[in-house]
Amino acid sequence: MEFTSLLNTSLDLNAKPLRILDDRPMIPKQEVGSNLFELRRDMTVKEERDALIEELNRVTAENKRLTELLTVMCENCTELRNQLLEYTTKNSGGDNNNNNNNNNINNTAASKKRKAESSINNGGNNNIDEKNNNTGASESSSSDEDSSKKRREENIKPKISRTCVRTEVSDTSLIVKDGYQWRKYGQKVTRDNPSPRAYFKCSFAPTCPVKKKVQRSIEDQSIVVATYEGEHNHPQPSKVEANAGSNKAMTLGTAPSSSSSGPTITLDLTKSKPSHEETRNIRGKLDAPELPHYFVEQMASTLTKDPNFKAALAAAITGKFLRQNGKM
DNA sequence: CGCATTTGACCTGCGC
DNA sequence: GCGCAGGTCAAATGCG
Repeated sequence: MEFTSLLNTSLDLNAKPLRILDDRPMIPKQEVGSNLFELRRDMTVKEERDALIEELNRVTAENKRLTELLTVMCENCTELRNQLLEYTTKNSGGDNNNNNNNNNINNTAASKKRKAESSINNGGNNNIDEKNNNTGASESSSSDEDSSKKRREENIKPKISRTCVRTEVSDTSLIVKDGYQWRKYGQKVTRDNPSPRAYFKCSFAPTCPVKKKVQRSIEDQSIVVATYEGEHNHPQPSKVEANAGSNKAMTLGTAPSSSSSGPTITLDLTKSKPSHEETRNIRGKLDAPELPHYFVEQMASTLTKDPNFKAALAAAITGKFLRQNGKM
């Protein structure tokens, strides 16, 4: 894929700010006659209007280009996913004959997690390499059931990461402030550590699978160890609040560990009426599996709750209507 | 009254 | 099969 060639996301929408008024040459007052001044004012208004129209055309073109870019990226993503799916099914096809013996794969999450955790402890590595988790299929050299079971378990192993936070020893709340909203659903005293372990679920999005275990370090009681399982499928709540004020773009969230930002959706208010093809494209993008339903719901609720967005939208729409009426 | 937290009961896997 | 340990559930409780 040649993403690099496509990713010229210059976004220089305001690269040419309106400087018409500033760029106008200063005219000495004493040289300007009244008639001449009127004429010149008409001229500058005309020039200004032309420049505005030109600017509008430029922004429209830029917007169109970005929309096309987004479409291409979505297509490439879908294609990649299909390829991965194809590859996975091709490699796991040999195991299908043994499926009768593999019904236990749908074990409870608890046991899988325990296995995962023990493997971490044995490895002595706090952070599981994401690459290992994302390998859709590993080498298909071994054919026995145990190895295939192991492979499957590795594939569904959630991403686990650990964070150490220094707190007051007297503070027994076991709260780690990481910017997300957590709901405590359990607490347990474990055998290897006298301090209790608290269990949290991410409560920001109902569908978010991320869990967190928090326990004081056995060596240093002032250190709280938080173990995260899974990846957030929503933006960080604090960032959402921060973004709520700006109406420039709505950024879809990703996991906190991933540095890349999500796709940006542009509301094209400069076009009078989207073509049928474009409408279909937009609908297709919204219905596409790569943009999960809860994202759309969250976006909708966030946008409708945001008074700034409403005001900006209303202003944009009324401005557009006024412009259209002005042309008639 | 609604929501979050607490806490004992229960479930499941693992080792013996 | 049994006991242990970790993880989860859900009723009870507390708080704003």
